[in-house]
Amino acid sequence: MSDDGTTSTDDARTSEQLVELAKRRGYFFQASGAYGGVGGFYTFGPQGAALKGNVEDAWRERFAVAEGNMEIDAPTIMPEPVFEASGHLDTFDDMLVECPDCGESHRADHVVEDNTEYEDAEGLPIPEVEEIIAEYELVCPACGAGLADQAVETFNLMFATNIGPGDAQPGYLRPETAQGIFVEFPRLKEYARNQLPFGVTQIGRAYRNEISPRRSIIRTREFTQAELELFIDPEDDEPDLSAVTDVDVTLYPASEQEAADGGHVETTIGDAVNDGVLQPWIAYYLGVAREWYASLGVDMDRFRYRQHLAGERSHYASDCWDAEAEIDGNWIEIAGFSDRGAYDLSKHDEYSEDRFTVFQQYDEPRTVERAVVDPDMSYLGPEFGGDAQAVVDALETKAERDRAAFAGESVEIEVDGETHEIPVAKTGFAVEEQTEAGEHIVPHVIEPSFGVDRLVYTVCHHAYREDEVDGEERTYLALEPEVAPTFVGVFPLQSDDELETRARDIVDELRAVGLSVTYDDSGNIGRRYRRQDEIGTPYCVTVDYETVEGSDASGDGRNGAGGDGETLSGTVTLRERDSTAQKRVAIDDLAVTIEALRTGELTFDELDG
RNA sequence: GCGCCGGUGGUCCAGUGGUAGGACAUUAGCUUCCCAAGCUAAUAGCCCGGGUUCAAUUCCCGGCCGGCGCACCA
Repeated sequence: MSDDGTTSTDDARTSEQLVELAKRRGYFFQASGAYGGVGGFYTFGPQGAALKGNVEDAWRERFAVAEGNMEIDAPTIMPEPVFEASGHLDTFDDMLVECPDCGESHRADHVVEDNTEYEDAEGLPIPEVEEIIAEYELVCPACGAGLADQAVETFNLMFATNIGPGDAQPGYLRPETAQGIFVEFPRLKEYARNQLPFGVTQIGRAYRNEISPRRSIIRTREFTQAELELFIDPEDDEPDLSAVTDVDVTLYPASEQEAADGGHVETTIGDAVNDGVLQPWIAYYLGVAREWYASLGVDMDRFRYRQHLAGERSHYASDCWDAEAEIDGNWIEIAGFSDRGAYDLSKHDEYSEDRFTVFQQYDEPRTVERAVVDPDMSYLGPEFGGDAQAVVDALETKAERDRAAFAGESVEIEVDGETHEIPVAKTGFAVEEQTEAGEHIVPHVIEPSFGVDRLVYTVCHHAYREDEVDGEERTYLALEPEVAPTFVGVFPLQSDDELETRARDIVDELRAVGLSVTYDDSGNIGRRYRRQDEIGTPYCVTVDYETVEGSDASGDGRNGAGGDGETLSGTVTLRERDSTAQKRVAIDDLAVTIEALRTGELTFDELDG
């Protein structure tokens, strides 16, 4: 393990085995296979759907319920204006230019920015970019061939669709669940009774028309996000870090990434905040998330938080840390913790008809002097016609900024580049004392955003084990009980009506208390254990002849046991997946015992028997 | 989107210009019974479209899909 090659080879092998296992056992597989399959779309099979559901439940429990946040479920399709406002339409259209010689595609705007004085080529229209490339005789960054006369094409990473018949109302599949929350902010703030801070969560699908989907379910075109948008008052709200201050974290800050000899920093949330490495709100969620990830079985030796470099941040983020898990020797992003600032709400406030602000009352009402105008419209209307409203706006602005201008007989304002003189008497100018109870502020947004599919993959990958039991190779998934798709398997030791009946009774009893149970009487007992090992079922119950001994004849085998303290009548074996150890448990205690194992109140080692 | 490699039962693979075989898995029966045992049987496959050919799963072209590398990942 001393050289990296060995490690990554082992890891890559694990991935191959895992993908094969996932297909064979029903975790996940490529969708629409009957029609040749389509890139970047996966179906979660019976095991995978259950596992994913368990992960989502665990997330909901921790990030919605335990934090007192509210969950919503918004549409996956939203109309075009939403994405004009969010900035996704602009930043989603990548300009690509293909080299005629070597065939490589490059971002046309990057080629322009790197080789000319243009700094924001992304905002230029395509024909202009093509002209610039021709004019500057720009060449392919890879091979040096001329790019003049090559068509610049846009590649849109959002899935477009039409809402209703025709193409009058274009819509898009959301590229992140977040927009569904931001767009509904004006109503959501009412549900929060206009009190900051408050958080809104959503678990749902998002869509990105990736150029190149890769690595199984790591990079797909349709995926599930679990996002929390926390709305805060940037002036006043501070997180309570007491619960996370001692949480150990491995950090990889931007400064370390840029340093020649930079590396991971082992610290605690509290220290990182004190050292100024982390800002408090992001720190809080990094702490919460680390413990949560650990509880789901993510290997903390293959887990870190990496800060985005300035150049890789999204258009909306002022700071971002990713949670990364090591898979195949590579670090993959499994969550992003962004400070989105006021970006999204400001944009929607500007682009929509609604108000995306929260009214914050002052502790004490404030009295302020304010210069206002109350223009005489019977004068301005006839004088300026259709421009009258613009004149009013200009007067209001002038009064706010330069009340001295109203000191004389007339005031000068500028509308559309033209200067006008307005008699002050017609403006209704006055300085008034106004009482203000508070102000409208645009909340800032802290966003922990989790990739559910990638987490499912990570949990499986980090749980993948191979060992030997009695000289036989064994593959198993050491999944945490909380996420395991099936919690217990129940088997009759061998084909026998009495054993099978008893086993089926036990299945019913365990299902009745809400456990996920599977029954299997096919093949010998060892084979059945291996089947459950492979899908990560934590426990198996086996009914044998000792279980049913005496229960038929006496009819009360469970009650007195006839004074024979050694009898195993009425007991079953309970086998633990990871150790393959077995203990005998009374059927009467079985449901309670297994339930306690599931919740973690009891460990297998603590069991008698 | 480009390059390299690949695509054969559920899974993993072998093979062939005359439509295929193994292993594992699955199902049933017998047997055994607490860790992938044995026997018998059954189910099940050549990615799609064109071309060449009497005949294509095989050769050629294109497409689709996958892995890896490049680019991309807002």
